[in-house]
Amino acid sequence: MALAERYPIEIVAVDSAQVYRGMDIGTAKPGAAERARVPHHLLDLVEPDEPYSAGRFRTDAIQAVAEILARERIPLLVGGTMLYYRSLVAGLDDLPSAQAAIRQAIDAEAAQRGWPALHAELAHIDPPAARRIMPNDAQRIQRALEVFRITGKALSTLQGAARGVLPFALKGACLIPERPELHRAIEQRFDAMLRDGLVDEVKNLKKKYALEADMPSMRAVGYRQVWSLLEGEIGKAEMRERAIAATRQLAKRQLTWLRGFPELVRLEGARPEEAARRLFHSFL
RNA sequence: GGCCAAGUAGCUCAGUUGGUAGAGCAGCGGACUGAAAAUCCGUGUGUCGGUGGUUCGAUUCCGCCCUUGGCCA
Repeated sequence: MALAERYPIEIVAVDSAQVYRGMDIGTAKPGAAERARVPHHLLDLVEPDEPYSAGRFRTDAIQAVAEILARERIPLLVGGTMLYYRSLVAGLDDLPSAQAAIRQAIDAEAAQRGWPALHAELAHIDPPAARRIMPNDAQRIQRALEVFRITGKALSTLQGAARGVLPFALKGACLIPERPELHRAIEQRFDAMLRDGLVDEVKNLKKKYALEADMPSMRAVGYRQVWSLLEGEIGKAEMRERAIAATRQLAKRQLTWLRGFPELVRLEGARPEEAARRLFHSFL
């Protein structure tokens, strides 16, 4: 934050969980004090019972950056939702957005016949997609079938076409921590969230909204495990263990994504903030 | 001190009628186009507590020892 005090920076969150209102502690959302010092964008966009999407993110982020640039300030995109980052740098094809009714219908069929059966169906209408998608990958099978039912076209024929070009250039860097250090930090951070009242936060969300366990917001790391605690499915110690493990797994997946973006400058080892500061200066 | 039970993968445990062992979870690697903090794929050598004995061969049977629980003193 020292950076933001010296330069006219505004932050754009690249984060699929911080878009939900009321999900503050468990998403490590910047607090009021921090947001007073530095303007933040793309936080608190939707209610926890509403959907958000990569497609919406791309639109929202491009608009936020344009507005910041129009103010002659510096946009700084920060966050760990790598699909969202990818949607910016690699673009998104022109695909239809999700339709709840169609997803419900496909879910119902899957409950009857099982996902491998729907995968076989996909193999008829879209062989390349079926080859790429595993027979148990419910989410991707469902998406491919959904796209077909909406457009009448195979998902794979709609992909790989014109890529949206960004109206600005991105310079990127990522922090690569040492694994033992990362695991220690994750554990400490989750314990801090518990002390800050994560369980009560989820309790209040459940009271305020008609939430379901399978909503994207409640599948988020930490929230999902506290949900199980509140439903009486697990005890407090197990909730903590599972949440910490889920966070580690998320971090590992993020690191896998990062290896696939060679354009990113990699900042490894200790003192990441110092490294980030020097890097930022080199970007100016 | 006596009796009983248990000691096997990082954790919880299964198993071997004696031929050196396998699940779940964790960990690790990977995939990733409107749910992505999601979803999915791959990956299991560990003095089978220690030591002596029986045996061609012991993690498995026997003795002793150690540790941890429980019961009795």
